[in-house]
Amino acid sequence: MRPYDERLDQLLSRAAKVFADQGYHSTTMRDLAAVTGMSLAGMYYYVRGKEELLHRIQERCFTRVLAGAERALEGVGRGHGDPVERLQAFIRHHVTFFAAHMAEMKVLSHEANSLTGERQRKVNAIKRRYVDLLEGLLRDVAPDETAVERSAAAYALFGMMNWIYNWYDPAGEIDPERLAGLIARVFIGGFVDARSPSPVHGG
Amino acid sequence: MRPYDERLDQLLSRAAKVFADQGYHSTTMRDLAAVTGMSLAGMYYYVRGKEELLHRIQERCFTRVLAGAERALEGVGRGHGDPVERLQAFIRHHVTFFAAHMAEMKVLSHEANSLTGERQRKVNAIKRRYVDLLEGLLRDVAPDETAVERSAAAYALFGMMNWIYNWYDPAGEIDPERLAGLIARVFIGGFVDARSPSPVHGG
DNA sequence: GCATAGTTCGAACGATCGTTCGAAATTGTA
DNA sequence: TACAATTTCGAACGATCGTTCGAACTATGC
Repeated sequence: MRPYDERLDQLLSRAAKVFADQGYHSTTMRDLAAVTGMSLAGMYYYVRGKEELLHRIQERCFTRVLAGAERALEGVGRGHGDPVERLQAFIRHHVTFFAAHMAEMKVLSHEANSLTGERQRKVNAIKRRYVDLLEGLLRDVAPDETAVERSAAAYALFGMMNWIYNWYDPAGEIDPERLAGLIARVFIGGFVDARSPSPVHGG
Repeated sequence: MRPYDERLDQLLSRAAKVFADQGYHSTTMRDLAAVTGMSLAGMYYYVRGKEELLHRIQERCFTRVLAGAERALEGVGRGHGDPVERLQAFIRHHVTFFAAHMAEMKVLSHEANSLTGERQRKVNAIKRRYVDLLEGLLRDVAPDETAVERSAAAYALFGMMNWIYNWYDPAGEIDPERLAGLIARVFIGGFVDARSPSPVHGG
């Protein structure tokens, strides 16, 4: 059964690339058949349909991100390391993983609402765990902040990191490590270090 | 306003709401007919087709954002005001405008690549001007930074601000002004103050 | 009344989509 | 070789999409 798994993996990877380029809804099963070299009907031997294709791409990718983040955090002390260093590790892992798997991560970010019913629910469950992971890190790093403000800050950070599929070129002038450093510096410098009590606008 | 223009405006607004909820590609002209109360064929009296509908929504919205930002910057000194204050004004305007026009701004952010050909080009031209506007502000605020790093920082900021369509509820616990303040604080504290320590502002 | 321009819509068209199905081809096993 | 399981695919189906067209309705001026 080894050639079967390889073929399925290749189908998922190439489909992810097309989904990332053209978008999920405007990609046809015929497009995927052309890219994979299979026939239109042949793909249905590996996958129940188009939506399961998207689901398996997202679930596979999201599981890897989550596992990778947890592994990256273990490297800087499970629960007793320096909170700021752990947050840094989380950011660096997310950004470098994103840069290394642009297609899948774009599909994960941009097609977050293209699944329906149970499939949508399953992916959202992983997302919940991932968001909780970051919010836990923010609790350790800014314990005096309100939970609401920490949650907003978490999404602001995710915004910086996930938005890169709209502009970033991993082969361009900025290598992934440097981008991760920039985002980490901005967020940590702005949310953690700069505990300036003065509000932004007069109030 | 003539009844024709009112009807067209209503069509664009309601279509924007449906595009924001369901996505552009999975919205059918029949969906829009149901929401606007018009017949399927009736909409083609106001618009050449589905893509022109998206184009007019995006162009109308983007033009307003750009004009609003320029107006907001005039309020804090055209080219001789405090650079940090002008950046703050830009951020606050973008975020509060986003919160006040969630549907249109989500369509602008999420369907940025759903247009084709000349229409795509036209919207991108406005986007270019808008991005240039922010990069100019960053030049005034961090003149020692490299252009590449400033550009990346600009997109990081846009990421924080545009991502809010994925999570933010303007009627929730965080009002738009507070969200704008949080994002401005994070970005300015992390990108500006962290590398060029200056006296406290805003107090 | 008539004529004109502006506005609406039912009905249908052609195209394209995701999916199915039975058969053909291939591989594995004895 | 023969036979079964696995894998592939041509061809077509039904559904749904964006769009079109000509007729019908409305409002206004004469």
